[in-house]
Amino acid sequence: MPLDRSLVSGLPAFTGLSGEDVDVVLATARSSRFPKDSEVFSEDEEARQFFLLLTGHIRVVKTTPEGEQVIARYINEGELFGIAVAMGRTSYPASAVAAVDCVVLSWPNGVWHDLQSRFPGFGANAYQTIGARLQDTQSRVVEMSTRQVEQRVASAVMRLVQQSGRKTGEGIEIDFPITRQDIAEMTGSTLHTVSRLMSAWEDEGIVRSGRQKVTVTDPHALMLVAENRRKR
Amino acid sequence: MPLDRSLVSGLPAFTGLSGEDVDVVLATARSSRFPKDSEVFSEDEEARQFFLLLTGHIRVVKTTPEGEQVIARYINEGELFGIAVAMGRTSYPASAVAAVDCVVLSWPNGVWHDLQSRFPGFGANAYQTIGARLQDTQSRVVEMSTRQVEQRVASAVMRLVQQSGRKTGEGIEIDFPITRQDIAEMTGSTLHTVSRLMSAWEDEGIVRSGRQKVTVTDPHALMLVAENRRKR
DNA sequence: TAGGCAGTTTGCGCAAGCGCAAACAACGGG
DNA sequence: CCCGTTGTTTGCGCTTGCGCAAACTGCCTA
Repeated sequence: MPLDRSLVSGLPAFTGLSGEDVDVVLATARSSRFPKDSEVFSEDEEARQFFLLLTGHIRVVKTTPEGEQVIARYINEGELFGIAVAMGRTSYPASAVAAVDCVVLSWPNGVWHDLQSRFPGFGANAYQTIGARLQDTQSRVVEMSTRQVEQRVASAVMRLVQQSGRKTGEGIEIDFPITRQDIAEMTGSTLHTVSRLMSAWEDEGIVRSGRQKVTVTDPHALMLVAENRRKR
Repeated sequence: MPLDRSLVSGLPAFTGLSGEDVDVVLATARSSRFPKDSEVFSEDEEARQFFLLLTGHIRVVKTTPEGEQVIARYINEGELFGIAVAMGRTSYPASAVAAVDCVVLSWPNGVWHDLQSRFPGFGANAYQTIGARLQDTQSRVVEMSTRQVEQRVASAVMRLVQQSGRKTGEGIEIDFPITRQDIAEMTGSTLHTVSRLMSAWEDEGIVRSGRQKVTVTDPHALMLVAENRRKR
């Protein structure tokens, strides 16, 4: 059964396409469900498809030869991912794991060339996505080179809250389960250090957090921590 | 005067293009010389052109609000750079500085769209370059998260030697001037630590180095250091 | 409802590597 | 050829944040 265009209307990847064009693009896609903690694709696996996340959150992870994991990024709803084909790569450079139950659109790589030449806007969006990710990653390198751990963790939490925050009575909550270990793997730190920092922030009334939950109650204060301008 | 196609024959950016096609692409390009330490473009400057490095070496640098610098990468001969336009960006995300006297081709951004649609191979090369840089940068994040300073510095020197090495009587030399400070800015370290490491390696007979010069005399041993497998 | 598992907290000690300071060496311009 | 500038080396002390260990807690399942 064909996918309904209302699924993707308003998504950046489809802006500038007419309704019929959207149908054409969707005609080659299929949608699938990935339960929490399942892998959409795996690092170094041959890339056969590219993806768009309809609902949920996906964690992109690289693993070192020694078995240490580093979280490259989280994918938010409406974003393309696994677009190895757009970079001329034949394998995925990282694994993609569903952080919660997810719904995903996928296209066989074979249709990429045709789609991007018939619908330049679709290709341009992908290239822009890649460019934005390159900038993000560069910024992360700068951050890791020049800021200390507390500032990096604060920045990471701020980013998560901005991209995937959900307002609650207490403040803004990261709307998928995330562990201290996850935050450590995003910031080049350890779960112990992250735990200590979060406890300290909780004492200061900046965050409230529990098992796999983080709620920022005072974003402004956390911003100051990230910029190392907190007046203790 | 038109540029000669022999300037760029054999470069990845032009593979798959006929001689006449190469001439068409070159027709919109102009070549310029940048003396050592001059800026080709500057961070946050509006992007008006994209570039290809014909000869020399270029350092891509990001500067933090606090004035600390981080070297994002070195551009080697034959590589595209400053291709903000291919990522849909309107400004350069970093500065590009000539590490030695350089010769550079440049195109106005306006011709990008036309070139990439008329010569898909030219566009594909650019997208592949961007993809490769994204992977490099991701790897750097992983490295900074999981390896300690000595291993990171060793890896950085190995990479420089592999990409820009020149054989000499003593070993393989990085063929452009590079300071301890530069290496520190590539690895998220300090010039003092880099200096100490290099002195130690010199004592072990792994490198020979002097003012703005690094020669690796025992690449295999340096590899072992990078992998933390050195048997002290 | 008990037990186990996954995630979190916290204390303690330590070491990697940074910051500061000072001296030194090579290069290049006047 | 000399002097100033730029880059390098090295010593010393200290702080950041990691490693290890152990206890704790909330949640899920049998």
